[in-house]
Amino acid sequence: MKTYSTNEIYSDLYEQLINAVIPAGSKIKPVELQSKYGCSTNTIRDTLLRLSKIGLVTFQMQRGFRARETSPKKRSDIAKFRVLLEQEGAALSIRKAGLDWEIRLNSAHHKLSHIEKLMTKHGLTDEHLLVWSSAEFEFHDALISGCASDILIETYGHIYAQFRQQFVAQERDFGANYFESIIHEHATILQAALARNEEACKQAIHDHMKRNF
Amino acid sequence: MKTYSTNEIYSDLYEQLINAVIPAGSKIKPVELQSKYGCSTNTIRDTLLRLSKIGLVTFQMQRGFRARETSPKKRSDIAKFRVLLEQEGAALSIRKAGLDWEIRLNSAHHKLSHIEKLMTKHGLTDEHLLVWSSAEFEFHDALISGCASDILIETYGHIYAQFRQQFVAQERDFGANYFESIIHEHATILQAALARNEEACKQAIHDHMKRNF
DNA sequence: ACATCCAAAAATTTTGACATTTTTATGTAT
DNA sequence: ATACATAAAAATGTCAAAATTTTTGGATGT
Repeated sequence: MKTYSTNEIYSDLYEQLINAVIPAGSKIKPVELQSKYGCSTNTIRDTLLRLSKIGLVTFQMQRGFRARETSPKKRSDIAKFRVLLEQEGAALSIRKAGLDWEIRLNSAHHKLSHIEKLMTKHGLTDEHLLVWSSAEFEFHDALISGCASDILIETYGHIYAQFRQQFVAQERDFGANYFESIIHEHATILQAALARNEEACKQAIHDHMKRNF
Repeated sequence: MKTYSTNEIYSDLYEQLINAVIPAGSKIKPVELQSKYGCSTNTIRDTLLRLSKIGLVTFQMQRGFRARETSPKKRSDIAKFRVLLEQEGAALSIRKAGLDWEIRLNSAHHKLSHIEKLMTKHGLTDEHLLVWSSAEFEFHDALISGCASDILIETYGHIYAQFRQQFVAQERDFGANYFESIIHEHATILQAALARNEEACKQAIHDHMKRNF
């Protein structure tokens, strides 16, 4: 039987939350996870407190932990906030960042689009979705990486994680042709960013997200 | 000798961090706080993990806790990010909020300006600064409270706390006449908000913060 | 002087037991 | 039936000690 280090417990729970294996809004009881991870309830508690930092888990004194709740309103809220941060991060990057940024962005997009093409050809398995999810983050993260604001990048990371948590159930339903639009949208963002066209890039980011509002 | 409940430990540490009684960047050792609060190191650890959620404390595995570091660059970063969030929150409020919002904002400003006038007449004691600090937050929080975005409001709260932590040392130095400018700036923000003038309000928020860039 | 290695000390993490609080289930009265 | 009180069960929080890891300080050699 596999034994888990603390960091592995963290990553494992992170993934389960991101992919709604632990469904949004559901209660998380340390006692129940104890046996799976082979550690004390206290270690689980510790890990859940750390996860609550990035907003994947909510915590209330004497009431324990929950996977962050979801609702149409919350999803819309997160999506809009994500647009705000990404637009600002991208605009700052376009204004200030150098060649390194362009290269990083370009290669992140290359990787992402490779995976996306694969997904339209073959069906989308759970495993594909996982790889795609991390490549998609890398692309959007690269997009804002030139903004020179650590706090913006840090916050964006949290919001992106929450976004995935809230929308993963939806994405599974849209099916393969959904990804054809996504491919085009990512390309449009990339193009505007490399052309250093701030307004076009903001628009492209907005359009990429507007189905989630 | 005073005994502390868990929530009191949290609030006490929160205030110490906000007011840089625990200086930015300094190490925080559970063992040393144990005797003061009359509890186990584990409870302190727990509390510090909760404080790390709002960014007042940083945590690294096997390396413990620190009050978040400060530097000119970080202060500038926080100040700019705060402007971004507050501008967006205020603009949305102006666009969408109703009479309740106006009333809340107005009364928060009334309270704040009362305290600020007191502070210019008499000197600024540490106690005054504490009252002012919470009234100032209430004002800015009221300003964005009509934005209908829970995640924006939540994030703003974290950023505001970090802002205080980073700048409190500075504020003590500026002295009493510093508050005369602040009074005027707050009034300008209020005026623009109540006049539902989005651009003027954004400008006023920017001007309020620009000394910290 | 500088780096490296080692042992002692200090700090952090984990644990299992115990105390407290919340939730659930049951019974009683209105 | 509904509401309310109460007891049992479950979940959460706290603790002190043990295990692990990091840091410190000194001895050694280059």
